[in-house]
Amino acid sequence: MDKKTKILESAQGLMLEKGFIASTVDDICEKAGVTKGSFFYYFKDKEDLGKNVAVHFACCQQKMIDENCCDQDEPDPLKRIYNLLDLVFETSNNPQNKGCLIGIFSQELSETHPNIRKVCEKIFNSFIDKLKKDFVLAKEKHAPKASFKPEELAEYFLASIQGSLILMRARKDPKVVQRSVKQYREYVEMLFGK
Amino acid sequence: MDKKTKILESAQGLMLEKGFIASTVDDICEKAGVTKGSFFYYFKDKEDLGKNVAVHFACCQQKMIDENCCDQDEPDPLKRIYNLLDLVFETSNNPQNKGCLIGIFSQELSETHPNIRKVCEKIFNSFIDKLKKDFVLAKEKHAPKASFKPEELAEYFLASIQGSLILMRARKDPKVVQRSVKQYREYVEMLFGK
DNA sequence: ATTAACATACCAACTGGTTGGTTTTTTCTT
DNA sequence: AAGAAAAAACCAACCAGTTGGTATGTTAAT
Repeated sequence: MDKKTKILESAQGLMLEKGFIASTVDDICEKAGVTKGSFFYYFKDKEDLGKNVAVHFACCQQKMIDENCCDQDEPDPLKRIYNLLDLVFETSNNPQNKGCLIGIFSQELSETHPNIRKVCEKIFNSFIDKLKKDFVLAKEKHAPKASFKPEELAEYFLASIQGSLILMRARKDPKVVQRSVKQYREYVEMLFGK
Repeated sequence: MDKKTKILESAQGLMLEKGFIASTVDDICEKAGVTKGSFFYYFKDKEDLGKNVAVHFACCQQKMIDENCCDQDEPDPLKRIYNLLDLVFETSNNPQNKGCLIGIFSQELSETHPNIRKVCEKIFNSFIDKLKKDFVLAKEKHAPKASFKPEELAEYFLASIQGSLILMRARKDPKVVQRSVKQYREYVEMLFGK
């Protein structure tokens, strides 16, 4: 792995634990086995790193989603959605899972680092948009007469997850995420006529 | 207002915007019209302030809930719950509303300030517990045969709100909260047989 | 020889926190 | 009621450590 990626990975790990501000450049460099000179060779400043880490994290997540479920094989959009719920349900159990960096950044930096906020906004929007498209298809196929709005349902999923991650952190209990996913799924199943 | 409360209020305002770490003691003192000497007369250290601000915020919120809806008059537990949803729906529109300090602290400090984390956990738990009690009563009264668990439903409400607040920050759009509340309400209404 | 990729050593600004003192209020004594 | 004593409330100036960031190299490959 090249040094730039090493820095990104180290920053991601630290920031998932302690947030953006509390993760110092020195710590990141030490964890990455790199000196500060190298750090500022690759990144203009800490904010620049922040934007790149956010994108890096989002790409990794999207990759995992594309690989472990959804997209390719499954032709039924509703099943693709359920597959996504299952994936979130399962990965939340994994101790490797430390939450969502985009949520952490949004919460911490929305007022102090407007540029990072914009990156987070785009990432969130593109996630919601992807999910929305499946909800649109699923509605056409399984519940054309239902009154729910696909976009709001997609947005609500993201909100449910992000919120449960906060509760998880407060309680040090990853099961919260599973319970929230379960509730959300119950809701969707009812909307689609269980 | 005495100086200690002034410090608490100033800290609350700043931290709702920029989080705990980015809100410096100096800034808090300046906003409160107090010197650093006074600050450390009232609070052992910044963490001590953090714990107190969290409790202060939680009390204010609970007071608002008790005043503006719920508890006293309304005998129907389900209606009390809907009143709470309405309150959250309405206050989220208010530009004065800057989000939830407990969620912000949980996200930012769960790994670095375990004592503050514990305070947040307690506050969350007591909120969930209050709501749960109404859900238990509501279930007995309106849907005794339903299979949902009151505690999980209460927990899921908190998660929905916290998550929507994150999205609100990322997008600078308070309407997200209203949409999430609407979705949650839809879910609850279905569970109780709309 | 030039350039990309790193490292060393350093700094100015800021951070939370302390010190030693002053003012204001309360309490106690007469 | 008066005044002394003590405690609470408050402040200006300072400090040591840390922070992001820079200036000046060195190395290795093209």
